[in-house]
Amino acid sequence: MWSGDKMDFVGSVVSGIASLTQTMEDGRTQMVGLLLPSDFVGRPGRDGAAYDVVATTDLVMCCFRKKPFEEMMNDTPHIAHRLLEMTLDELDAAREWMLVLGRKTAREKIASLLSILARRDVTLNLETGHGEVEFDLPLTREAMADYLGLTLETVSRQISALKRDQVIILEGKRHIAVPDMDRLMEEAGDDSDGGLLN
Amino acid sequence: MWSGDKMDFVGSVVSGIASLTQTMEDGRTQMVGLLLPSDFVGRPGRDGAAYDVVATTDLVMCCFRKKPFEEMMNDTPHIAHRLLEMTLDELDAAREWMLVLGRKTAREKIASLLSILARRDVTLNLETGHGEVEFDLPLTREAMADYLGLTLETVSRQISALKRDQVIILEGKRHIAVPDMDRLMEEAGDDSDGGLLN
DNA sequence: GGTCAACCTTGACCCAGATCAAGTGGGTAG
DNA sequence: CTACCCACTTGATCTGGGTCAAGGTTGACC
Repeated sequence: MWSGDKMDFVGSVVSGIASLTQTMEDGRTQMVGLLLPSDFVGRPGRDGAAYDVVATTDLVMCCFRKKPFEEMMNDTPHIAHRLLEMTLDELDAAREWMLVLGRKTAREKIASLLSILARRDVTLNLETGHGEVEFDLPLTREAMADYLGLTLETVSRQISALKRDQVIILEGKRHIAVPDMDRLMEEAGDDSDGGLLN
Repeated sequence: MWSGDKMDFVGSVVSGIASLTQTMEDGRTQMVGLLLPSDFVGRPGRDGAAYDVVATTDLVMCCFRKKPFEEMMNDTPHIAHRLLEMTLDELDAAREWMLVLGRKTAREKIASLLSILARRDVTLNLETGHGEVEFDLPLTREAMADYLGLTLETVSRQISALKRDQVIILEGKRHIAVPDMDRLMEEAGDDSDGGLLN
């Protein structure tokens, strides 16, 4: 779905991953959101998509026509409240990402992205012990570059470097094992606890 | 107000400008939001501030204790609805800024910031004609650098360059006149219309 | 099996912006 | 009037990541 397309539904991701992307006239693109399962798509009270939305894996979504959804939202304050919560969470995520884009080095950017993906998969996937996690990358090198504000070459080089330094272990090009999550978080330059308030 | 401080009120800016900033342990900082008059501060259902909040000019805010505000929000769906609107707008702004941070050059970043400030002041301030606007910078070079993910030296150099190229006219260090808004928008690399959907 | 197209890696080189270092101007405290 | 400070400018140099270019892998299709 392309920015500007009219979109007469809203929905939420059931499974798979999609990306929200902005593009400049000259072709430079920046991913502005990663849609993971449970994330909401579309804005009540707007006719068109504001961003390009692209599925990066097979994707299942649960959609509602916009009209009835808006009526439902007016009737049941609980829905509106929940939607506000989710929007505030997305805003926090966007702001965290602004720090990544504005101030982190290429290596830290990669580590930050891997942390996010790893933390997400800890809850859903194979956790193999104390600090160890493994998962499959749902993104191509190019998609990662778009998310991180880098080129795909730099992404490739930094992943190779993290592998060389034993921060991650690659099996094939897409499967990643993290022997020590604390180490990865450190490389990401994050406050070690990652503690969100509330 | 510092990130992590407990904050038992919410509020909105009446006049003046404040900034939301994130800081890494090693001191790198990134501004993640600019609070202009009418913007909302604080998150219902969170105890502490998630970011550093700093007034960059004299500032007047209109504040509410959090408890009564949350009750009011539950009672009057209109408030919740309005808050959702504002949060979605902030999310859009944050995402627009992600494109600026991730993909624009230093010159484009400066032009983007000036566009935002100029557009804001067109409505509130001295408009002098068709495409001409002037206003005072409410930010130091350092604050601009924090917003744009640059150093203050680069900000200074690019402002000098825009002045040399007649895109802007400086009077003193803080007062800026834009003879041709379209030209500025072009320098910012924005789609010429700047057209938001909806 | 061979071919083709994605996707990824690696190397060599370059440049925008960071870093380090003076220096300027204007406001204010003494 | 002088001294000092703060915000800013400008120059010289360095470097992380971009750019350009050449392979390598894998899988699908013929």
